[in-house]
Amino acid sequence: MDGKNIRVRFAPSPTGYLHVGGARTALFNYLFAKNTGGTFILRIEDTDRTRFQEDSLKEIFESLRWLGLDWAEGPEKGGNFGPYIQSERLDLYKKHAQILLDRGMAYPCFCTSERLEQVRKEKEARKEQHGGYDRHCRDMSKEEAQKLIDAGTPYVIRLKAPLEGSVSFMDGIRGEIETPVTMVDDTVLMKTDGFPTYHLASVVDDHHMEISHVMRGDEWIASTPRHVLLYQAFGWTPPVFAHLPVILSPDGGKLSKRKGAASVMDYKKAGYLPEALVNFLALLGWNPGDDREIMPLTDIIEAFSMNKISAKPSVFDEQKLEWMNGQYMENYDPTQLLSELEPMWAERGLPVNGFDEVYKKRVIALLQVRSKKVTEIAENADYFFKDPEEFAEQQAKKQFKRMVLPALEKIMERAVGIQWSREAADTLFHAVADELGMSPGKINPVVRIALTGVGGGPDLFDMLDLLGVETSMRRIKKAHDFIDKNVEG
RNA sequence: GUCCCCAUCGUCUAGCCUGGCCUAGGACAUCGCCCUUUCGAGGCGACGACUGGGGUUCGAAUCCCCAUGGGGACGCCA
Repeated sequence: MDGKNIRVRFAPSPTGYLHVGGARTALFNYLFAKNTGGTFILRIEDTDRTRFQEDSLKEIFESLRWLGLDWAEGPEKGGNFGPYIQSERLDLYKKHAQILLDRGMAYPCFCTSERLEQVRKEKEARKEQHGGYDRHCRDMSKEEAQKLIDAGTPYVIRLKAPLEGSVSFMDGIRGEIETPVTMVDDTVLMKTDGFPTYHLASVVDDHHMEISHVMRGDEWIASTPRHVLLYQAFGWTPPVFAHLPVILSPDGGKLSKRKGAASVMDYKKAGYLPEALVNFLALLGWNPGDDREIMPLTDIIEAFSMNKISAKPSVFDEQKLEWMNGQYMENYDPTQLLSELEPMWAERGLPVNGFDEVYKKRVIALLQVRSKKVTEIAENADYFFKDPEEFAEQQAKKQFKRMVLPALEKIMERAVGIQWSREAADTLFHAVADELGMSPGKINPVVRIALTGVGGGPDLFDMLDLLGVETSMRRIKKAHDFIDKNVEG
């Protein structure tokens, strides 16, 4: 495809946080743009003043940027097709509503919401085929309408939809979709408050911003015919549409906040890496055509194509996300992890300020390979910053035996004054075990518990090395005394 | 209710367009075993699916129809 002309947009409305479904839509648009050498545009659809939320914009920008989906045109960026916030484009919509009015393809409607509600109820009671407006004001004379307008009667502007025939459009994922026009009622274009509806605004903007492909959630499929009708009324060529299937929660319903963390920023807080989330989201409803799963963004971009997008809704499997995150954790840059971890450690009340950056990064290096989430590093690093206060009961019961006491004593004796290192510790421990005729399997687990208070964790000698001889021996002494005091024969 | 969309292991999916290479491949999860004197990672293996019924065809997961199931839409919300 000719990249020069490919222009796609992600068009969220600022009514709350960015959830993973929206993020996936943004991602697919981004991938398509990058793959074709096109332009990824961000546009804010804030035409509903009642649902607008002040913090929402900030949150959306932050989420997108955290994911690495920066836009080439849009708010805070500018571009030749701005402004990119719909509430700043009201004149454009008004002008276009007027064009349709002048052409007799739209008309003012004075029906109150109460009457509309009434009509809806009656239709429902009669089990009529399809809901929608009964076109009450459609044939009102121009004079009569003008009189009402002059009298200050509130009104909306509706599209005069054709009464027979059918509309069809090309869906990039599903193929052609055809709808009988009887399913399309006279859509409201301009609301009483002077703001456009989504339908008018998105069509006008997509046209003026020269959007070539509209990739959006598939809840829009049913409204697309009315969009096509609008393009026809204006005499414009519609873009290619591609409706992305929804993301479902594990129990089948639509993914929502109640069913786990649905917002992008919640995933950040939960310890996920943006690269992993992006990789995971890319594979929800799309695949590269081969068996690759762990794919850096550049590879995803390169492999991306619209016709590999599935039309089937998919379930958001957090377990798989976790696995994938673990894959990214293993090789992640410790410096970056550190900046995430600092506040988390501080929150746990750990005296991290007493340790230098090199030390902290070594802690991270030891833990990142065995953690699936950033938060796991935060939770399992306590003993690198302070002595364990107690010993895990089960492990202690199993390993703390009086027979290891001499070994611990010998280790402490010999450790004095030696040049400490991982190898030195290793040598020392084996020598002691040898001399006493004991298996290291009896001694090492005890030292592990002494050092960390728990049963699992990094390699024992790596920890001995990092912790240093002084701290290590202090902890061994503590465990030694504990055993001496509490363990019988 | 009406209209639209969708349908392969529990989950994400390959295969479907252009029928035969499919005794249906991979991944997550689960369960074994190996490795590692810990945990995790890793290796090996097991379990596990073409929603059902009719066609078309020498042959169907693949094409057609119907049924069923799931999802969406039917707002002066997007």
